[in-house]
Amino acid sequence: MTMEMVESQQDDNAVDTVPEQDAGHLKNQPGQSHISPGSEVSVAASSAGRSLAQLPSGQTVHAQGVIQATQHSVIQSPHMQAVQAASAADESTESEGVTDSQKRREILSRRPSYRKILNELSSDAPAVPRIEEEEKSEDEGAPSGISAMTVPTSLYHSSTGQYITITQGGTIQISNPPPDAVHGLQTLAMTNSGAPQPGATIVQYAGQSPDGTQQFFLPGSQVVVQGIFYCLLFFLVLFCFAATGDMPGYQIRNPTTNLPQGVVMAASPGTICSPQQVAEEATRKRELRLMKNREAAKECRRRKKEYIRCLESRVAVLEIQNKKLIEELETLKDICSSKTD
DNA sequence: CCGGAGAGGCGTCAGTCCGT
DNA sequence: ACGGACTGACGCCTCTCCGG
Repeated sequence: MTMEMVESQQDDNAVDTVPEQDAGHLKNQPGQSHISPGSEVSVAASSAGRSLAQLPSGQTVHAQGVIQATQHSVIQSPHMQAVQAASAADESTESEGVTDSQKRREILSRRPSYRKILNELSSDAPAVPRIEEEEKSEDEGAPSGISAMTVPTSLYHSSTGQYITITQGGTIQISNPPPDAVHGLQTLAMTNSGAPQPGATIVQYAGQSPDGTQQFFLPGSQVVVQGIFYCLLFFLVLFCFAATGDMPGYQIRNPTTNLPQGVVMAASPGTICSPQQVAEEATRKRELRLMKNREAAKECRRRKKEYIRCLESRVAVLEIQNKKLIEELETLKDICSSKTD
């Protein structure tokens, strides 16, 4: 792909390139569909303004036609134009006493969420999963309320490429991607009965280690958390198995919270009487808020990366379409010139 | 080997958006 | 109006790469 083509594409289609910094973030990250300039992307049937493109990874992407008057480009949405216009206005109004950071914050804060933007993209490209649908399935895996052991079967795809399934019986299955799916199958079973301490939970690990089934123990006070238990366990499991499949030692970490051990999130309101309890309640609320925000930030970053990947895919498709149109134009020119001669 | 640069992730804060 | 969700910005940390 030559620079000329990229430039012409931008001129013709008003396509913004992915920001340099963000694009750089995606380099050298395994499992991410970064499209290199030399990648082969084939464009198949084109009808009614839609094209089907085959990306190098085998992924097929539907794309709107390049030349469509009514198409609102997500890459350069009206909102982004507003940002650009406002940015230009920044320079002229700098003397008015309002700081740049305040203005920039004001402008950027009105940006539509990545969920919206990506869903708009998804409507154009059915190959891109809608975030709402994804999160719906994830929500099912983390029921609210005091954690009950009967949960619907949920499937998670970890950042390490592993699949984690929570069955209705409370069993967590960890499996690797297809190439070594059988070998990598690991099972976690959670039981409450017969626990060494009342309310405690045993997590049984039936992996491929030569020792066979192993267990580790979670104190009840860390387990009885409103709806967060599965989330905590999920990340616990991730961190336990992410580094090594052999699991030589249980490195039990709790990356999702800085809560002191033993903090019970399901404290019942209405029993506060002393100032100390008021303070404890405030602290508890703050910890809960921080934990939620922590998870929200993670999710937001994940969506942002997905959004950028989506944009990259779209850019690749548009580049191919642009190339095809240029070739078609040249062909038509040749035909016309041969006829006139 | 060591230190600096850059990338990337995380936690937190602050502000906005949006559904109820 | 309110509370939860969302996200940009900031600071910090870790890791990798590269030059000295």
